[in-house]
Amino acid sequence: MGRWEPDAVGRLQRAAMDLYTERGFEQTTVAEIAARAGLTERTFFRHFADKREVLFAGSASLQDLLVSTLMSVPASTAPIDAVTVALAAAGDLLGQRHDHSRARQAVIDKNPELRERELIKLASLAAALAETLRVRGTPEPGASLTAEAGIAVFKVAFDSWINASNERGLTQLIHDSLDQLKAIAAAAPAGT
Amino acid sequence: MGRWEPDAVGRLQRAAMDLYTERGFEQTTVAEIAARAGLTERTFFRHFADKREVLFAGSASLQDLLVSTLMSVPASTAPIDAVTVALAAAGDLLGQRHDHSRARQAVIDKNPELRERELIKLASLAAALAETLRVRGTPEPGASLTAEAGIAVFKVAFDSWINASNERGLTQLIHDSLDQLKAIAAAAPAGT
DNA sequence: GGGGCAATGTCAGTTACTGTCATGACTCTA
DNA sequence: TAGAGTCATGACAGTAACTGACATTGCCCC
Repeated sequence: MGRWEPDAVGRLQRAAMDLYTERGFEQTTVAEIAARAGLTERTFFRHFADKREVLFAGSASLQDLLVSTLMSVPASTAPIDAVTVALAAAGDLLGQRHDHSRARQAVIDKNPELRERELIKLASLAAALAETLRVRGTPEPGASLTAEAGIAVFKVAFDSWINASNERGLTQLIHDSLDQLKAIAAAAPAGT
Repeated sequence: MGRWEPDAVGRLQRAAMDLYTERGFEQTTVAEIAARAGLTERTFFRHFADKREVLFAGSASLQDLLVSTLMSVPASTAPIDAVTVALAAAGDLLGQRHDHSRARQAVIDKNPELRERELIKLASLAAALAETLRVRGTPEPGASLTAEAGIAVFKVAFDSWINASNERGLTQLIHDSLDQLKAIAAAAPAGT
């Protein structure tokens, strides 16, 4: 396999995913990933900032989808519900690849460094949602709090979707989770 | 400065904090931290798992405080309010060292790797709260969702406390933030 | 067919982090 | 009070992630 084979990024992603699954994240070297993809270590680092990032390439487009969906929700919709619409759209996207999501999550859950990277990606999504809510007219600290709450809803729903053997789709689980949050917050009156 | 000077851990923490503040996290090597503390690089890694962990040593005791406080709240208290009691106790602890918290947060906010570590510590707190809620009788997914929502409340309150020049204490801001969350979740009916 | 651009290769270097063994300091006990 | 044991530290070698500088190769376009 010489130079100029097509889709170097995709080959690196698949090689990394395979090796991380086979022998674990720590036990895999970047040189091994590159070799499997028919490339060199240096080229890996030209396409991905570090060894973890190769698993999170899709997060930028997910963020774009969240932001553009949120912007398209009518201003009359309450912030938490508008955020949920955006999360549901993201859920539709992820929901199409249950097997891949599950395998990827299994790799991530086994390694603290990958967990850290996942968390900062989620925090980035929350920050983007908060910023969009502000543009949309929600003042702070409500914008940040709504965004964080939305991401919490998403986390819980995603976890159910990955781990539970139920038949509900991710989008449905997101709505379930939101209802739960509303029930939780309503259990006692505000200002007590 | 020979061997056996007292409080090696404390000296390393102070040296690290000073150097991270002076020249930034990335521009500081572990060898420099150790040298300033009168120790060697190897000894640094005996006390701290990695270069970031030196800033997060207090997180274990914070988690203990959260869990023990939550366990002591009467079972009749609604989960979200019980969690808030625990967060307020943590707030009391942190609230005593505003200057130190502010300086530390300034360092963390300037570096993505430190942000990642902070996020996984917060996630660990959320997991501990969720586990305690389960022990206390709250079933899943309510336990996780309540814990995540609580941490979101804490994040927003802590951020206000650090960045805003207001005079409200961290504990008060936590209660403010909780009220906000309740208002947000109540803005639209559940199940729509 | 030659010039230029973009992707890749090569190589040397830094630094975080680990394993192993040696050494210095404190403690306990006979 | 000497010696054994223990624990924190030092010394040193090694691995692998990541970076910078420069060379090379394939493709496009004129």
